[in-house]
Amino acid sequence: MVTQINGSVVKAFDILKLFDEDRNEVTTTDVATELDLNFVTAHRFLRTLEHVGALVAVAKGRYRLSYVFVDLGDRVTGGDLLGQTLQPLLNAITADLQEAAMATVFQSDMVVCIARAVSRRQLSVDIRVGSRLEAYCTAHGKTWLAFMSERQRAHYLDTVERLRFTRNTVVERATLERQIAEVRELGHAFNDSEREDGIRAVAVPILARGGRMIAGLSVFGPASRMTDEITQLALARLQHAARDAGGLLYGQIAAPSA
Amino acid sequence: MVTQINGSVVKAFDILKLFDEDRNEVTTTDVATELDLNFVTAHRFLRTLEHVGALVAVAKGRYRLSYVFVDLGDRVTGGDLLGQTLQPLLNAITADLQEAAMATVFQSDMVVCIARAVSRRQLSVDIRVGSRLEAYCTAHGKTWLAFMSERQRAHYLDTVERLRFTRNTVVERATLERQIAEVRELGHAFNDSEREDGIRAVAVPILARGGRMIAGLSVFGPASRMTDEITQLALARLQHAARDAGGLLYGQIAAPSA
DNA sequence: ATAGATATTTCAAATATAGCAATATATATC
DNA sequence: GATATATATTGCTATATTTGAAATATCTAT
Repeated sequence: MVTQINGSVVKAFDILKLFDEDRNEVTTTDVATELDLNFVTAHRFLRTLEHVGALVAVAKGRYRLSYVFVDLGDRVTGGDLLGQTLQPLLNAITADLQEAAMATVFQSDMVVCIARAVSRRQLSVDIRVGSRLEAYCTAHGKTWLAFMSERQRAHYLDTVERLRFTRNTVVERATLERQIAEVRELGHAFNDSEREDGIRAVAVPILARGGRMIAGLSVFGPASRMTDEITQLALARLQHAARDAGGLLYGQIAAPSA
Repeated sequence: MVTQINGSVVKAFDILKLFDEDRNEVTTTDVATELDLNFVTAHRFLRTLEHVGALVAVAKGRYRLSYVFVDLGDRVTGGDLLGQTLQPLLNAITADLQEAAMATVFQSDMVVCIARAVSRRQLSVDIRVGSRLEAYCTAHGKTWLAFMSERQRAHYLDTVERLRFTRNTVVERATLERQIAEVRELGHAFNDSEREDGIRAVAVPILARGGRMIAGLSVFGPASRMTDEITQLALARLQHAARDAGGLLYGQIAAPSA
């Protein structure tokens, strides 16, 4: 027999899970009917969640999530949990493929490296933790642009100065928007010498269960080594790593969906 | 007698509250000693929190918060909860002082209006929900700059093009940094014709319990009406409103500290 | 290999919880 | 304003769940 699980706590979190993107308020009647609880029991659980600061009563019998979850969420994302969590995954990919791998977040309209792995034969990779890259001409960047809100993306494209780094750099907005839509469709992005001549990359998103992009993962290297075959292999490894990341960030009880 | 509160749920949230900025991992022994629980009981609660997806085991007997709290936090901040929550507070301030009031968030290096109240005599206030303002020359903006992370602020000051809108616009970085430090010290910011001639404003931050700035609140109007006396009165009303906002966002069980 | 610390499971006593019933309050209708 | 209905809240108690001692298993340090 396994460890005894506390039923009350399970019910409390079942209530919290009723809140979703389309539902920011929940009533006692909702809880009783959807969780198959006695009305009085539902009432008592809601009052308990209010008591501990998890819910706020907006009217009698109607509740919404408290801002305390923003604080708890900040505790999860503060510090370097994400970089530390993803580093072993990057190490494994680089050990496997002998090409550099990187994890990024999107901050102040730039792609920022939060973890990287470099193989022994790559002594002069120019990326380090903290490095910032433009979004419009990188595989990471196109992934971020694909999965951010439309409003944030429109603002980015309205304001970014799109320099042409190489002959391959896409600067026309319409072309960019088509490429970004394709990345969203495929779930990954490629880069072939857009930011730096002779460098190819493939990137995938790590998505939160709520749909928001948490981080990007990529493999990159010289075009001479990043053949179509290696690139496809790298893509498969990155997709697998993104799923593993979900397990590490959320725990293993529910397989994250890509 | 009041509503029966479920002790198990209270204990579970007591465990979640052990995590703070300086502590992203908690052990079974920690929980047992700090919450005065039997070791077996602590063990069972931690396993239950892991079971519901709230915690992730990083090793045997050691846990951290799951990414599920980022999702719950996103549900709190998604939609327009903040704007809707703050609107009645702004309405009350404007009814009281007969000057315009505004709430903002900071997004993509700009101050963005999420709610505003305008009195009857102000038929031509140029600000509406969604309006974006520069940070370096507005009361709101200086409040945001004062309470954001040092790294984010340095990046903002490194990259923003500081146009001189009026004779009063401060564009020298050293002067700006001194002013921002003073705002952090005082807990509020003033603006006197920096962004637009003849317009004065006073702004305060709304801070999350974790310390992060959630929103800014301000009162603004023509210098001819925004006398020093009215400005001080506005400041007091804004500070009171910021405290009320805490009560609305977190629930009334703990008075928020400004 | 051994000692000590920590984690996990079994079992039963203790107690907190769940739900019925009653009462209070709110809302809709006339 | 009166009435009916729906929802919220409280009192009470039977019982289901939780708690903690004891035993066992596993891990870590020496």
